[in-house]
Amino acid sequence: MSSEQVLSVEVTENNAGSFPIGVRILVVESDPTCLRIVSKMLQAFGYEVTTATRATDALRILREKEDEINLILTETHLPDMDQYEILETVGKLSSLPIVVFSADNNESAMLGCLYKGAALYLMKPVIKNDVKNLWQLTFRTKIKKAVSGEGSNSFHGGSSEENASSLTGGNPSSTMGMTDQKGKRKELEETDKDDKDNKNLTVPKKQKLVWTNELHNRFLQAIRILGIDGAHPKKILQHMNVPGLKKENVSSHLQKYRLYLKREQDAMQKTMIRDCHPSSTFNLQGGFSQYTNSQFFMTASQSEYRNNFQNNLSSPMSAHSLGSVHSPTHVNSNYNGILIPNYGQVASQSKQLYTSYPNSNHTEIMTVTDGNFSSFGQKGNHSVEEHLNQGTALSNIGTHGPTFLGNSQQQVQFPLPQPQPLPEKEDESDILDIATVEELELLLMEKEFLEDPNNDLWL
DNA sequence: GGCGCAATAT
DNA sequence: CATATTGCGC
Repeated sequence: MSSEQVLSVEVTENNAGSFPIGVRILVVESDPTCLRIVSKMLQAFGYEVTTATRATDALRILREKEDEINLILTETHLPDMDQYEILETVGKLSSLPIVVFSADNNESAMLGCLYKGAALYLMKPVIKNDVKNLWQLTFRTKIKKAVSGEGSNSFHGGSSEENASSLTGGNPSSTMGMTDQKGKRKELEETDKDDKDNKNLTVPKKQKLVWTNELHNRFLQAIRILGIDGAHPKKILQHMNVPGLKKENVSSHLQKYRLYLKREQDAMQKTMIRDCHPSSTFNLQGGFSQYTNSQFFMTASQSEYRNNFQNNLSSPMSAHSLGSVHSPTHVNSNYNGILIPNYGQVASQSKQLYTSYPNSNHTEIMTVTDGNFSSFGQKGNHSVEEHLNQGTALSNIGTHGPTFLGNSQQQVQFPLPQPQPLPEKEDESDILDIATVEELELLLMEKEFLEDPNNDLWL
């Protein structure tokens, strides 16, 4: 492939310009000191942190607001739950990716956690790169390894090109290279086959692409990286790297996206313009990320969804049938979904969100209602199921990467390869440009950890 | 030819 | 309703 430096985007921007800011992480750690340190570290990278010192607290938080969390980072030695229990319990409750960080550096602990569903096992001390790359996991679900037995179901399965389960794998920095990018076959077979009991499945007409969370995420990610200014269909498409996705699809979506932005924007100006100092000091990422709950979800029978979800929980396989999961009523909030710029999120308590784009100082503000956007789409109940729903939709797709084209009836799925490698300049030293004392402190600590192998503070 | 946009079709 | 397609001006 053309080595073309595709996307010549400056990723170093500021602080955390190279990855989504505002990914929300729930940190579960019993040791307060450790918890604090980790939190700081995460925050320094732009993550938004929620903490819990006990497993029960973590579970409560998840139950109450899973949709406000993108990823769970947990210790395994918790006072109120033993080693794998948290993984199992959380696994049943949520489909969010779980990252374990532990001082146990023995293989069994590690494999045990992975087997129980952890998306990643980090060894303490946790270092910068580990933390820095965590956000990537929000693009895929943890792999639901039968939590109760019979594991090795589908390790590198057959010939499928899918796989690529090597996100930050053991060594974050190096594994980033995404894998190949297989041929992009359209795979639209299966259709003509007389699908016996299948209600309808008319011939491959024009499939309608369904913008799933995953797709939309990539879309947004691309925009973020390209900058709102350089976000044109072609580039976006390129960056999304989704086989089968056509420029027209992107164009269409982009058009709608712009409309949405615009609408939000001036709906904004009207509503409030008072004392919001557009202190562009914050260089937040392109506003939106996770498209976790939004109008883009179409309607579908709840039941269908539920079934899928259920299945998913029990078998990794069923994840395939999931991509099309249309979140039913789905919770309020809108396009913006989960990943809201870090600081913005913080500010959201006061009903305002500041967002801006990477390549511009443009900063805009959005109103929020209860931490969720409301302007869009229908309101909904906050039932756990719905939250789960969101999570499921988001993650499952991420796992196997199936993306769906087609209507609820005729759809085609195909695995999603990794998005175009981020133009990330591998570690060009540290993106971190410490600004506050706290961050400085953090760095120092980190340094100590790195230099002192006997540092047990993390335990 | 690509892009954005609006109208129109599905 | 969400997405696709088309046509037009840039």
